[in-house]
Order: sequence, then C-alpha cells, then structure tokens
Amino acid sequence: MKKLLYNMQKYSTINVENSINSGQVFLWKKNENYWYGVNGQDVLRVDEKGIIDSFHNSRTDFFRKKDNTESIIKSISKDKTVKNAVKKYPGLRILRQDPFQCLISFIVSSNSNIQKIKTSLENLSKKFGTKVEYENQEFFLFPKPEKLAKASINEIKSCGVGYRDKFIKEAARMILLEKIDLELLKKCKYEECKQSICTIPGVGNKVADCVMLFSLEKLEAFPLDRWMIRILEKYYFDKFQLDTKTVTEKQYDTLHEKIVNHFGPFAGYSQQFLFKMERENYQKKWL
DNA sequence: CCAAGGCCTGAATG
DNA sequence: ACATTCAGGCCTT
Repeated sequence: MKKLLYNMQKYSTINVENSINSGQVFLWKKNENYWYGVNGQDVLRVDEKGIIDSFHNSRTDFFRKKDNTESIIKSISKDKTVKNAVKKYPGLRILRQDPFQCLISFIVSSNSNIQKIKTSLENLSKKFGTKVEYENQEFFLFPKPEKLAKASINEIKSCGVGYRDKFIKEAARMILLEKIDLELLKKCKYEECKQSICTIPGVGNKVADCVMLFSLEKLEAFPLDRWMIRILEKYYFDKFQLDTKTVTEKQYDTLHEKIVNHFGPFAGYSQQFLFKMERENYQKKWL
C-alpha cells in the first residue's frame, strides 16, 4: 500500500527540467526559478512543479497532465530496459506542442544538432515572429505560416537553416493553403496522419513521427533517429533484428509495427524515456 | 524496392 | 592553425 502510494505520487509528478531537456523543444530557457518557452503564438512560464502561466493566459495542457501516467507507464513497462529508464527519469513527459512550430522545428532538425536547431529557430522567430514583452523579458513568438510562406528563400536561408530553406517555405505554404490541416490531423488515425504530413517536403518518417508524437496526439509514434536505432541495436537486438545499416522506408514501417506490438499504444512514451536515458549516459548536451 | 551520394552549417575532432 | 568529420534525415538518381 505504501509502495503503491509512493509510485502514484512519483509518476504523477512532473519533472519539468527533464521534460524540457529531452529533445522535444528548443525555444526554452531558464531564468531564476522559471522556465520560459515560446509555444506558437504564446509564451509559457513554468514553475518547477509544472504550473503554467502564459502571455495570453491560455490554458494549454502542455505537460499532458491529463494523461493517466500510471497506466501509461504500466503499459509500456514491457522489459527491463524501459523499466530502468522509467525509474531513472520519473516525471518525464511528452509535451503537447503547437503543431506548426513543431513541424518547422523538426524539419529544421534533420541532419543537425540541438544547439544549431535552437539558434536557427531563434533566428526565424526574430526575423518573422512578433516581438512581445512578458514579465520584463523580450520574446519573439513563433512565425505564423503566412509569414514564412510569403518570405523569400534567401530571407529564410539567412536564418542559418541551410538547404532546408525551401522545405520551410513550402511547408508553411501548404499549411496556409490548407492542403494540410494540422488540427484536423489530430483527430485522424496514425497511418492517415503520417501519410498526409509525409507529403510535406523535408518530412520523412522520423520527422513525421516527431511531429505526430509531440503535437498531433499520436502517442504510438516512435521516432527512429540514429540514437533510437543504436538503442534498439544495443538493448533490443534479440527482439527487433536490424540487419541493415540504413533504415529504408519499408524497414522503418515494419520496425514500427514490431515496436508497437512490443510497447503498445503508448510506445511514444517509451521512446522518450529510452532516448533521455541513453543521451544522458553519453552526457550529451541539451538546451 | 534498395543503395549511394549530396546537401547547409558550425562545433568537435585529428 | 587547418582539414575533415559529424550531427535527432531527406531527396534524387
């Protein structure tokens, strides 16, 4: 009974620091006792308990407090590796981000690293976003689709995004022209959603899974980047045999199927715990 | 369907 | 110092 209570408390508590420093978000910084972050057209302020105040006084459930964390963790705890990761980072949450910002963020992320992604996104916000003042600090909201869609390639490129410049413009255009409706995709099934956003240039399997997991309510999405592949090879070589170096489209699909079969419908959470654990093991830097 | 090469960029490595 | 490699991939051939 004591242990049960302890676990319930442990897993319903949010670890803000770990959640923000887990590769999901980039436009966040700590100041005194609060974390501040740009989320779409809003700026959030979060205290150490995960209590949110915001520029627009919105009531976003950014830390997904309404998720039943205990049952999710029970559901994904299928082997000793995840169990360890969960034990090590209790309170690590999937963040519910602004979809457009999330989309652009992960288009920018491809073949890059956290520090550079962060500066690129900061540059984009400074150039194309609205400046606001919140608690005596200056912030730039994330650019609206229209701004990026109408920007020139060179203006976008000047933000340091490299060859991704045209992807960003085209992605923004597709949102603006409503070829893709991100809000609608929240209600769709995983496959349909994935098929849709993969038509956006710069969005492949991995980026699509990030966008779906972090902003489109697809908790079975399991982004397979270099790290996750390494993790699977290291801890799960007997469960998912990865016989090739490069993961092709088809292999990604079949691998994802095996993963969901193993971890269940909340596989995305397991990915986040494993990713956090391994990057900490290698002392990789976050924000 | 698969394999290989190219791609912006800046920090890290040798 | 200076060159090369690498980093949360994707697209084209």
